[in-house]
Amino acid sequence: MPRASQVIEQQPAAPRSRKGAATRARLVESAKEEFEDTGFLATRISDIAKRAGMSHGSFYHYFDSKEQIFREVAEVQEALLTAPDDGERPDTTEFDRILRANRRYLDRYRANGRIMGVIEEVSRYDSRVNEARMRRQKHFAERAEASVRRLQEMRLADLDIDPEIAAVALGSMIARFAELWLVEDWGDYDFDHAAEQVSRLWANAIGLREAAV
Amino acid sequence: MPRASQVIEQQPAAPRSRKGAATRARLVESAKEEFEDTGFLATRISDIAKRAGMSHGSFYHYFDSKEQIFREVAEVQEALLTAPDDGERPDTTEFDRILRANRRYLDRYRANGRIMGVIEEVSRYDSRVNEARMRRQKHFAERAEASVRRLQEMRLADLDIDPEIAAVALGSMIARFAELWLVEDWGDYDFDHAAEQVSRLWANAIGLREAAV
Amino acid sequence: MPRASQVIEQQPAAPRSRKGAATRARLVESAKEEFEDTGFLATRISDIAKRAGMSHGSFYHYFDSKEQIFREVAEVQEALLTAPDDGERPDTTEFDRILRANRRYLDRYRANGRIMGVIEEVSRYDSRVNEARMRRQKHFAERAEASVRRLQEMRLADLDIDPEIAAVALGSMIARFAELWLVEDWGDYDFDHAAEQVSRLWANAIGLREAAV
Amino acid sequence: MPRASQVIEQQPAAPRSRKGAATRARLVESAKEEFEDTGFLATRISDIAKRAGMSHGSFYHYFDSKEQIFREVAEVQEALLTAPDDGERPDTTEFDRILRANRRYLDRYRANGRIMGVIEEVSRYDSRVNEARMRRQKHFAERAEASVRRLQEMRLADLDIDPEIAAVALGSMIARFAELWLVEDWGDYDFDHAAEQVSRLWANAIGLREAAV
DNA sequence: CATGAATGAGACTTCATTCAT
DNA sequence: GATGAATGAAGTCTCATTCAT
Repeated sequence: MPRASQVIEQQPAAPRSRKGAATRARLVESAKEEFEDTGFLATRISDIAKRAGMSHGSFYHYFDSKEQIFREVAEVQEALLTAPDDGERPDTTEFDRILRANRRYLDRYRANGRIMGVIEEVSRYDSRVNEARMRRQKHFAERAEASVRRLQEMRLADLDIDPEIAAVALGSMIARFAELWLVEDWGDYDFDHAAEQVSRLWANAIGLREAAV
Repeated sequence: MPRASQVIEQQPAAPRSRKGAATRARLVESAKEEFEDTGFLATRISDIAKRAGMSHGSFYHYFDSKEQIFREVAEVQEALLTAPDDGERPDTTEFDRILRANRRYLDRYRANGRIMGVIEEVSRYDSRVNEARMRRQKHFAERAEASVRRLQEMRLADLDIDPEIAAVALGSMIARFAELWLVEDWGDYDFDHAAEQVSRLWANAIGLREAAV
Repeated sequence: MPRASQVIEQQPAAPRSRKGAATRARLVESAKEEFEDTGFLATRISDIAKRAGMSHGSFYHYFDSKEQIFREVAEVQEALLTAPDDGERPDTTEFDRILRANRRYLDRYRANGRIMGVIEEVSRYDSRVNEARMRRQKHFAERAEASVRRLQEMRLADLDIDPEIAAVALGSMIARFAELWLVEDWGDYDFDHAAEQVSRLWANAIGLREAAV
Repeated sequence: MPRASQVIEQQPAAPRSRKGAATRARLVESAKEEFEDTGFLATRISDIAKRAGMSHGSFYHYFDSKEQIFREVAEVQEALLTAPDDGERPDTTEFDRILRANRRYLDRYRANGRIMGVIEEVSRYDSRVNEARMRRQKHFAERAEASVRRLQEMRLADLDIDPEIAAVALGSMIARFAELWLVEDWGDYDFDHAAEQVSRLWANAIGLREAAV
């Protein structure tokens, strides 16, 4: 996770003792909870420190500002979301591949829905957080674009589709749908059904013609 | 637009003189510009007043707070975005209908990209603004859902598609794509091409089979 | 006094009403007293405001910082010290001229001894205040140098004296003597006697040979 | 130097081991450098400790505060400045005596210009440091006063001169001239020339009539 | 002796909001 | 209506100092 180290370089100092490392971790954990409960703006440094059971002065041993600790929280979340699948069961069909990727995204988003909502919020006024969010988007867009091109080459997808735009638009569809559904409580859909439906939309959209894998 | 009147009712007082009404309008205009330039959080009441050429004390004759004036700015934008099409040329095909709706949305979004970005920002921490945004989303989702159902009944769209989820997901696709493209400067696409592509994705997604209208 | 206007330009804003101007003047006055009583470092913004009978928030309508208001206080003092003599009685001798200048300096220094001490203090860590102090020094040094050169040309002063160094050194003598005597309470000298003595030292130092003026 | 021992008595503890003494010396050295680079106020305890290669906690084994370690640095400087001349070559003339004393002062001041500037700064708000500075001044004033009296008795100096005031004023002249020249970078004078000139001013000021020694 | 984690007093600063004129 | 002076709550941040390990 190279980004995290970038961030850490700008921080006051890496903790030098085991106790310090534990305290720092405690702060990150408390910050995440506090942000989830209160939102970014309403959270005060002293709230984070208090939740971690220490004085607000101690906060400044480990972080320079609320923005900085938030970036670290956000980096972790973004990394979680884009982490590769571990259990590599072979996909039987192309549709399965799409479905599995979407289920994974939605599942991970659901597990961290509240903090994801706050990341959306903060990314609007913290360019660093926005960059991390854009990297996530880019990550998925690149994979989707490659996938579309591959299918087009195999004549399993419409050649009329612009892979670049399709990748952005469909990635947007999943990302925003996840946000509306899991953060904004838009509707109360069954997980399996919703995942199947958005995957079906995706597959249809690119004109997927199935073939055995 | 019943909500706008709700908001206005809570304001200090409707301006009674012609001059007062002009001053009020000047404030709204200045607020929009200031929000576009500086973002919501960084904008101060006195910035808005100064841009409108008056003292910040005067601001309070017309509005109670920054949130309130922003809501008014946002309401106008939301109304613009969901306003009905005026020139009602008949669509020749179902795809045309989809394309025309998407073009209209993207075109209007593009014309107000900067303030739309700020609305996204504020909707994260002002529930009233978020409600307005959700109403917009709802507006489009309902129309889309009705459209899908109609096409399904006419056997021009896949019956496997869940109209409700499709409407949310495809609405999300357009909304987020617009934001990425026109606010976040994601890519430099040709307008006609982009509109055509997302419309094609949409049509494909619901399995549109064309038939003469 | 061109410097004062320079300083004012960087301040929040010139007061726009008569009342505001009065308040601002009150702040400057209170600041001077507070600095005299407490020294620069120990003085808090809120002390100044409280002494002026207002809340500390009001301070920030007129000044950005403690440094800034101090600079204004200091500018006034420096200007007082270097202001030209008004009552222009003709000097009867060259020694009289020297004596009168030194008396004037010491007299003015004495009248503002406490704040002069604080200016000395602050000039050590505020370059702007130091510049003002150096301008004062320069002012006197230039006049002294011109005076020495004139006397040398008239053969009323030693030609071996380097006018530039003499000017700095003798100016330093008066400035530091004033500080030790009137701020540091070094000794309890009679004013007339002390002024006469340092003037005699000055005259001797440059080898003044008297001639009727 | 009895005062230094006074100071030392108040410190946490005299180091008991050789290593401790070395560490302590390292702190004093680092403190001096840090003060020279950053000034007194801007220097933090942790800066000094870091420069000395230790944790800031360790600082408190040796000193109670920043003021205290500064006093020790200052004491050393003051002692250096007032230390007696070692090589005692006999002066051939009275002027030589004055010149030699002034050269010695200026030379020593020049060698430690930066820390001397900081001492001037701190003496404005630390009475103990100011006392040490005043002791220096006193030291030179007493010697100068004795010298003037001796010369007056020998009829080699003007009897009209008040030895006490002359001593303070001329000592001030040298001290301030040194500061302006060597700390404030007032002018770029040749050392020999400057020393000769201020000595000439001094000698003239007291009306020195030369006589072989 | 040495470390560095933890504390908290203490000041600064911003700006929305009120209100007398 | 308009002005801008005045207020003060609220939060930020620093860093000297203590102390358990």
